[in-house]
Amino acid sequence: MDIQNTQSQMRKGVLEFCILSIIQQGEVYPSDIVEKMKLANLHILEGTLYPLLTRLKNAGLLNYRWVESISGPPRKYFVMTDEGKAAFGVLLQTWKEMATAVDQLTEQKTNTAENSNQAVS
Amino acid sequence: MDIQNTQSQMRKGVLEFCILSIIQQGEVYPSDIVEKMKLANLHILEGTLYPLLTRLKNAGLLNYRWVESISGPPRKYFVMTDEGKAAFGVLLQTWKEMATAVDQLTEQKTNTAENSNQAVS
DNA sequence: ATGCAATACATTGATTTACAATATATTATA
DNA sequence: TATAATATATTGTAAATCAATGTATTGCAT
Repeated sequence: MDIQNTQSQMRKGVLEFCILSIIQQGEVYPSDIVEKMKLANLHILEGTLYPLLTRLKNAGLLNYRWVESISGPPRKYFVMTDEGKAAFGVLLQTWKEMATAVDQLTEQKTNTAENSNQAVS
Repeated sequence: MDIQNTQSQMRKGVLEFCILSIIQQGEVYPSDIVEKMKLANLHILEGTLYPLLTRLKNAGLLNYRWVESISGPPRKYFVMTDEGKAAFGVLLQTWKEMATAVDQLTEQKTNTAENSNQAVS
């Protein structure tokens, strides 16, 4: 239990949401996603990403099509389904609400007698 | 794999951070934390909270003291250690950076030829 | 006194999931 | 034909939340 663990927990929580967001903005294949996440300082490994994309595909939120590459094996390009777009809308709302709640919860308040929860011992 | 799972993942990610924040704002015992988290729409169960508090205590971020209750068994009131305060500062910074990154990542952009990553098939 | 309800701390077993390491396959090039 | 680069995919491990219980203390009604 160290602080880096807590930090990575925070990042984990938004992984799926961010990946859906990336795919919603345009057709991408896994390496595109890894790169875009890295730019946002939200690193994800391939061993995490592939099962996650498979889960999202099986859940009906994503589809893919094979695309030939000029320099290597063919790639799976992922796109959102209508169901995926709807789900993303819900998650966007959830994110906004949660971010607001966390910001409020972490607001630094002066610890006066009125708002403190000091125990009476 | 459904959308509620992804939503709860998002909430899980900030659990420890929020709990540290609550304790930093004043001495509390576990039921206070459950209540405050519920108000923020970030529900946590006792079976999750007790081990989590023990982890944070063993990591040196928290301390507690026993306080007699007027209506029931004694309570463990938790307070931050200096180390805990420092860790919270780091996590607050991490949260702010991550929230900014996620907001940027989920910004709705017009999908023009310039910023799209459309595959050439 | 005794039993019961409420409150509070705590543990156990199951499930999920991210990660590290590795495996499999394809393409281009030396 | 061997090697490097690229790409998809799986396996085993570890960590953490949750639901369900367990244990203990206090106050109150009978």
